[in-house]
Amino acid sequence: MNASFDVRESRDPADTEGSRPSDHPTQLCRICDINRETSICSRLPKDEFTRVLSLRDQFQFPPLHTIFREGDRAAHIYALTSGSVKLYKLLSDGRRQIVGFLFPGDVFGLTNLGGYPYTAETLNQSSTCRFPQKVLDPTRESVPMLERRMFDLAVRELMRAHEQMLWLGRKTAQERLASFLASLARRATERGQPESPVALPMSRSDIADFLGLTIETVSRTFTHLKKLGVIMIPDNSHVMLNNVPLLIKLSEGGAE
Amino acid sequence: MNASFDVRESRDPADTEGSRPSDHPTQLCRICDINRETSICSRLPKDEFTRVLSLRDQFQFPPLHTIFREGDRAAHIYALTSGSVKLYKLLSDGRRQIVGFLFPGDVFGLTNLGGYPYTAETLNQSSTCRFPQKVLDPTRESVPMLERRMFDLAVRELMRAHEQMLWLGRKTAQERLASFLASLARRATERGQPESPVALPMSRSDIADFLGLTIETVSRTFTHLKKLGVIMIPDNSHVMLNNVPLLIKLSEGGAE
DNA sequence: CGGTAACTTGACTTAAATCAACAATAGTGG
DNA sequence: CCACTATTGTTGATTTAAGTCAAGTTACCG
Repeated sequence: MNASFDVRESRDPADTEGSRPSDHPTQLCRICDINRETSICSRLPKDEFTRVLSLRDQFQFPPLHTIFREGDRAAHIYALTSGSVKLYKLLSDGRRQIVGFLFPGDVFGLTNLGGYPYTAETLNQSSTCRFPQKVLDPTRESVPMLERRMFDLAVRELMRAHEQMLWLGRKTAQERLASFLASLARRATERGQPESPVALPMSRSDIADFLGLTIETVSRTFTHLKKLGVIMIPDNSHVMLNNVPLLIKLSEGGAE
Repeated sequence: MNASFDVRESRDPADTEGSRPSDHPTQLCRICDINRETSICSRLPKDEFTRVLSLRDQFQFPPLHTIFREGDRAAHIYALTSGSVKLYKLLSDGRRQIVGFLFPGDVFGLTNLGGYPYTAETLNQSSTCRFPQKVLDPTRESVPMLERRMFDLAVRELMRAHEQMLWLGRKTAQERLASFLASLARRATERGQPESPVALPMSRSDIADFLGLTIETVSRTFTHLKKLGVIMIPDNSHVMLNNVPLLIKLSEGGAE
């Protein structure tokens, strides 16, 4: 169950991580020019900015591609520039917890230890900027703003993780799904996208493993929210929000 | 339910946070000399170290004291030097999720936003070093190692949060409690304390709100682990680990 | 088209929650 | 030091939200 299709057709023998060089060499690393408030390179002075840019590798991945696995040696920090990615941890018997969905501007692969603490897998065609730890490390020391940026990104993820702990530990299925949809909508607006037709690039199984539920419960809960008139589902990867205030109220347990 | 006793007898009118100046002015901020691998001041060169030290305030708090509340303006970063602290988030109807228990050497109050994302409350008599954001911020920029230290601490917390998300989303009550005990034991050894009589400075209700369970389930699960012979409970705030390998196996779902 | 995978819906089960005593522990003041 | 009380923790009986098992539908893709 929850098989991850290992698409590795373009493994670069010189590199330990299956991936393929971007075929848009002229495309700017979007993390550096869009949404400057939430990405690695935002707020850097121009010369330092260029210096950091020179360190990056650009990679593109097909859908359902495993970028790295939990435990792999953590040689790079990644910034997602297009597409979407899921991060998950596994138990030995196959139970899975998705600890985050990522969208353009998000960063992943942060760790202190030698190995990545989760597996990273694309949901759809995605591009990343990749910064080698070995090269980024000394740069961070000499570019205080970069170091601060890394800190801010880590803290932002930490706060998101705390929020999700509240969902998982204390919210009902309906509250979790409502929280999830509201969160996706908010993040979309932060990226300058419209709030309402929320894109769901992940499967029901992914949503279940993110919210600590089963696919059946996720499906039933979608149906229930639909019956309440809060959402409409034109197709399985899009949700229209008819009543965001009510959705938020439902996400906090208001209106039983 | 879960009332927090507001012990505010020594509120300093010049300060927005109820607390009282340490009555051990000569005591070193322990975060700076013990367990240098995991605390703010570790690995700093001597002169920079002194400079950072000069910024700190020392505070001592009685048991069950609220250090700050979720949403309070985040004016300080705290380092716990003795005692223990819980961090929690509340839903409007009183449901509570404890997002972390802290021990000497741990840091809390990290945030990007204006307000703290959780409430911090002592479990027992505790001391902290407190660094004002306003003063720490410029220092961080000029002391790269401090900035890096902050980053490392944030990432460490993030990885711990991800681990707990796996517990909350995908583990059974027994697996969660076993994971919890194993984690407390590991952290005790990291602070140079013995592994086995694990101290539980928190109530059953706190454990329940940390693991996303009820007090009844926590109690039953303790009893069950006791019957399995994995633990002994000399008193309600101590647990003897008789068989750590088995405990770890149980925490991962091995041996149903 | 035809077939597989993804999703939905229904019937039934179960792990944990809730409700309800009861026991142990820790304070408090006489 | 010992009742007396309040608080905290344990155990048992019952309920329930979500899980499991089992068909169906729908959508996707060669």
